[in-house]
Amino acid sequence: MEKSAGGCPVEAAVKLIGGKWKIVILYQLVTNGPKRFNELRRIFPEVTQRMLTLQLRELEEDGLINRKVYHEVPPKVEYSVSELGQSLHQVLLHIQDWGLYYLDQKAAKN
Amino acid sequence: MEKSAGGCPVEAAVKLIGGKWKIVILYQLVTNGPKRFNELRRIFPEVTQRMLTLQLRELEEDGLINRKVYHEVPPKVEYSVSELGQSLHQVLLHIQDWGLYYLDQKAAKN
DNA sequence: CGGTATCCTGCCTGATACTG
DNA sequence: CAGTATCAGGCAGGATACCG
Repeated sequence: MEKSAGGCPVEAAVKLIGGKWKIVILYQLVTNGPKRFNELRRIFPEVTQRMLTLQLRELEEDGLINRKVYHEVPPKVEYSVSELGQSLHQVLLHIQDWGLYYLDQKAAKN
Repeated sequence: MEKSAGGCPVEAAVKLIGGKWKIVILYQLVTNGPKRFNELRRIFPEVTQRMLTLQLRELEEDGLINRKVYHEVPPKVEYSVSELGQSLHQVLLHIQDWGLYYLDQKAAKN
């Protein structure tokens, strides 16, 4: 008998990082350090403000990133990976590696 | 200057494996070998037939899986990973590893 | 068995306006 | 600056029924 759903580690992982923009956001924060809200907006212009907010909130709720508010004027909010988010570093690098491999393969076909 | 969108390998990878059920489907095919349509349905009862079909079609279009039709009665269709899909093996294992780590961490907190 | 076809809901987008 | 609010429109995804 094989476990399929329920406690499957792969499904658990996908639940956390499977959001539409979560992987790229995490990749950005893991490799390039903490970023402010509008910095992320500039980095991902194709992500709407609403979706960026939602994805960041979900990542925060799942404990993958930290949200630090600086009570200054003008206000400043910085997003950074948590310890749990940092533990995804290798996974994210492997995804990037595979992406490179895939793009190479595709380029070689032309 | 940093590349953010466009040819980013991470975004390219997410485009291919970022579908709602693609990672778990690929994981299943990579680790447990070729599967028929209704086998996959039984393994993932929470995925609707329509979505399973759509995700399989997209995976096929992107060259990640192969679809082999046996012209028998009753009909038989077998899905298996392609060479490109097989190249995701390590990535999928890393995702699984991280899922295990995450579930452990969560369990430890209780 | 392995799918389509159809309808329907709900999320996502895009634009714009507003707030602490 | 870092959001929230709202609304129109589109498209992804769900439920059900039907088909070769």
